[in-house]
Amino acid sequence: MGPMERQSGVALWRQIADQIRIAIGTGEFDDLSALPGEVALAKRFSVNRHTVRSAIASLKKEGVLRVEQGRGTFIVQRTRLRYPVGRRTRFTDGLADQASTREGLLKSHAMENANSAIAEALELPVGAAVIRLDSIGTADAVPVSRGTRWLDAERFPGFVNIYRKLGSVTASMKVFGIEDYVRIRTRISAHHADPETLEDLRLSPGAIVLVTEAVNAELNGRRLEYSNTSFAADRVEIDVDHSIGQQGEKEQSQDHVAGDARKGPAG
Amino acid sequence: MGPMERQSGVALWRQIADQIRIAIGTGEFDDLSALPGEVALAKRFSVNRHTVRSAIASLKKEGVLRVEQGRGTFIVQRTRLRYPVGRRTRFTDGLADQASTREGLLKSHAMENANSAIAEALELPVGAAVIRLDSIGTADAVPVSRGTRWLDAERFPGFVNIYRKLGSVTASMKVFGIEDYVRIRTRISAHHADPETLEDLRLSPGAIVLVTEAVNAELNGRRLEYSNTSFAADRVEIDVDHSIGQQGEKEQSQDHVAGDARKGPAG
DNA sequence: ACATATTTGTTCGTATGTATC
DNA sequence: CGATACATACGAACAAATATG
Repeated sequence: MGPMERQSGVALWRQIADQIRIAIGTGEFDDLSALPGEVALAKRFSVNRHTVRSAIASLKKEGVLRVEQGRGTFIVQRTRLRYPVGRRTRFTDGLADQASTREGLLKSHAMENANSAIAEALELPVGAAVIRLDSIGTADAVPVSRGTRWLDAERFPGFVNIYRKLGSVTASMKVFGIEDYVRIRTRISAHHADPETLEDLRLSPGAIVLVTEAVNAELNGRRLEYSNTSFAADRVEIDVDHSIGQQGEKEQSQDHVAGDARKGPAG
Repeated sequence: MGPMERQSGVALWRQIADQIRIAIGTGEFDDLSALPGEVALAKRFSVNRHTVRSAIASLKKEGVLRVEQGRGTFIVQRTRLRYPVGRRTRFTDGLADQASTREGLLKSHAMENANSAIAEALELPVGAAVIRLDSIGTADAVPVSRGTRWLDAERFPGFVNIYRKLGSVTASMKVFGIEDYVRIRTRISAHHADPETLEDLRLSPGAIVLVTEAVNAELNGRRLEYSNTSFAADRVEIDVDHSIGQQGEKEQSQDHVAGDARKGPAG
């Protein structure tokens, strides 16, 4: 094991917290969900026991660990939401069978002029009027995504009101005569979350977001929507399906269930 | 703008360095002209000028910024490598037109018994003999990925020696009579890098990796290969192509060019 | 009930790093 | 460049809860 780096701008306890999180993710502590004791962890990471304790305290606050005096430290089981991405991706449906309550809260909207990235994606001239919708996605009362989408304003007049009423992009598009659409491409990257996203997704500094930049189009290839969505990386993973069949979202269902986001354990 | 958080285990100067990196990524600063001055940045982030200086010093060491005495601070242009993922993804070919030199260095290999994840992916019984290959991917002399792949040992006897000779998975598979194969699924997540990956990819603590977990199969659906690859998130982004045509890798070519990884600018 | 080992929880002190002024 | 306040990290010791035999 490589030693933790010092003077890197990231506190030792936080580096260790990250390592423990990873180790949990890879199933390294599979035995009965109990972690090694503080002294053992301190030895493993070559740090003082207090430093390990700080790391554990942080993970406890995040809801990853649960500590019981005299007994030990335990992993709070929480399955990562699996967000399916494929040719027939529908955002709202995607998490349907994984979370008991999901919601797409429209946070704000505006009229804008397309910058080069938006223009290219929607195949519009730069400066064209576009509708911008900002929303936050929630599963089981936990925010999981924060996204912005842009649509051609000329093509979808009054989209905002319709969307507000119907609560679904797919349904709103039907009003404009679009019966079907497909995902053309999805670009995926990962970054540290910016302060605004940090707040919206209730994350702590240094947290990671998975960013998807997607383009949806009609079956004939005409661009419909360009979106940019940030997912809390510790709560979501992306599942790309490359099959070419006529399968709908059903095939992407998994036997996974969203974890019950336990909060405030007996502490 | 949200204020930087204190007592978070991440030093202010590092949080600011991350924010500047993000701002550069989103094109917030004009690529060619200088960054705002230290005092302006200090005001923007509500911190002392010295703290901004530490952040800039760090980014300078990373090769993101270049400082010229009396003139200002400038962005060192570096395009993110775009790694295409689709039904017909071939790893070695993927970055072909983006980097002038690319390499898949075989780091180590071993015989293993399949754990549940590997067994499920390859549709083998748990405990079946599998070949494990660890390699590091390099583009323009910069490490960009670190991956492990597993193959059915019974099906590919002596694969390691053939792969060592040919240097390509696609070519090696041909030796075993496999003319064509397709990507079935790709699962994507993001984490902090573990110490070993940190070292292999020459990253600093707190760095992010994009992890792809992929399954390749023959056209008839028979599983061939299961892989788990970590990409340095600040050097790579993933481009998912959902098209169903017969297009090969050619269509995924982009007009992007790998940045010249400038090192050690005039300090 | 008892002693003992193990585990987490707390309180001192001290040194160094970080951030401001 | 200091001077100051606070966060981080270490070390030692002790207290409290739990598990074992």
